[in-house]
Amino acid sequence: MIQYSCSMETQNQLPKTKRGQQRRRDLLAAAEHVFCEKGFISASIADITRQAGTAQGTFYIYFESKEQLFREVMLELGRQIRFNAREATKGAKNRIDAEVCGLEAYLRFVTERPSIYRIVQQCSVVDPETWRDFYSAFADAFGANLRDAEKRGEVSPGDAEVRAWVMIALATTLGEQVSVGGKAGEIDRMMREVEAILRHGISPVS
Amino acid sequence: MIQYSCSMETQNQLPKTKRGQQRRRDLLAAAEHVFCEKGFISASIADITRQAGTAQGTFYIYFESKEQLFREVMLELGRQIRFNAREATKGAKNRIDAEVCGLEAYLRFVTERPSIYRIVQQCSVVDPETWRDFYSAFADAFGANLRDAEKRGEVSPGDAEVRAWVMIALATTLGEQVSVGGKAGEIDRMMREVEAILRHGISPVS
DNA sequence: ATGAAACATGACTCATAGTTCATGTATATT
DNA sequence: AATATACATGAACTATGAGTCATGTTTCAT
Repeated sequence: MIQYSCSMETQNQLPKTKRGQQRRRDLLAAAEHVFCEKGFISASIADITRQAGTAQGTFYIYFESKEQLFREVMLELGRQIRFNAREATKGAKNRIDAEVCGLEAYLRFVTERPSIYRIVQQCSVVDPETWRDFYSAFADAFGANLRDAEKRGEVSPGDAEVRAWVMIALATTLGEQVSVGGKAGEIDRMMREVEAILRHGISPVS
Repeated sequence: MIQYSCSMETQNQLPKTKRGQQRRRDLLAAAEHVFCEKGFISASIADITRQAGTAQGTFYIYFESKEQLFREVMLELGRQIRFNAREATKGAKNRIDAEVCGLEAYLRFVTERPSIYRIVQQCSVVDPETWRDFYSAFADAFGANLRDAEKRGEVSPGDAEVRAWVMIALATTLGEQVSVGGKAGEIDRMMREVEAILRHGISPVS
């Protein structure tokens, strides 16, 4: 199962005992599972505590509300996605290679953990602010990387910010296809075409 | 306000009187408004009927449930988007031009009617099946167009299906940015870069 | 005009699920 | 071992909102 770190938001203290810390992690893991299965709307606190093996009241020792719980799950997923991306692009020789293998790593990641996709997807509806922050963080990172790459001549001159959003577009939409759209087997094929588009576009003469 | 046609799903009959048809359209328009403002989850039937200027009971004369109402709103939006796209790409000389000006038209469309974006976005969470159908319809259309274009030599040989999803990725993610991300003023800039990527990619030598 | 069908109403019912709390148990420190 | 603090419990409280229905009004074909 997923290892949850114990970040907190505002009000609730971090648990002080080992047991408390474990319980909190149990609840976060259970929440990820239940939010993915039933969706935020129909996931009840009762479902989550049942999955975590605790009483309902226990929930409120660690979280203010269902919404705060969701935010924490999102923060954790963001951390994991960024970690995964950092690892995957470590050995890349240039920006285009890095983008290609970062995207592929992301697609493989969400294949293994469809809950990532499902929950991020729900975020826009459940908590628009967190969702904006989530994507802005990625857009900023992509943008900075692409600007640097442009200076180094690794990509053609262009609008790094728009390019960043294009990369996010590919990650989210293709990620959706492989994680919940049943296209997990077609990652190779997707990547082949995406790489070609990134390198040369789709103009006829090439 | 938006003109709603009066498609129906299964159980409820179409209204037989002028008044009934108007009421149904009122409710659909009100629903679009309220779903956009408050989101599906927190939009109550009471909110919708209040917005429509009717009693709560009236709702159930025309719709089975909140979910069915949502589906109908979605179907209508799909119709409008397709109509808009068809009109916009009528005069295009080749496929790349058509894709570029279709995308631009879409971005302008969702700028004028952010509710389109917001509601489609909620669909994946509210009603995954409708949402799959919605995007599959677009993917099929994009795919067919791109395959034909390839035969005519208007685009380079490649994987039309993946290309279709790339186009959908651009439309959804950039559509999100302009409609709810406050980037409505940057459509020109986006389109310039997207066109460049579609034509030549981002490789340095060009 | 008139009767029948269609539509409108809003107070009411009922189920769901978020949240609280008084009481009880574990943990950790002395 | 003792005591304080942290944590656990689940029944009970409460709010909300979906859906119903008996009664009234409008529409429309004849």
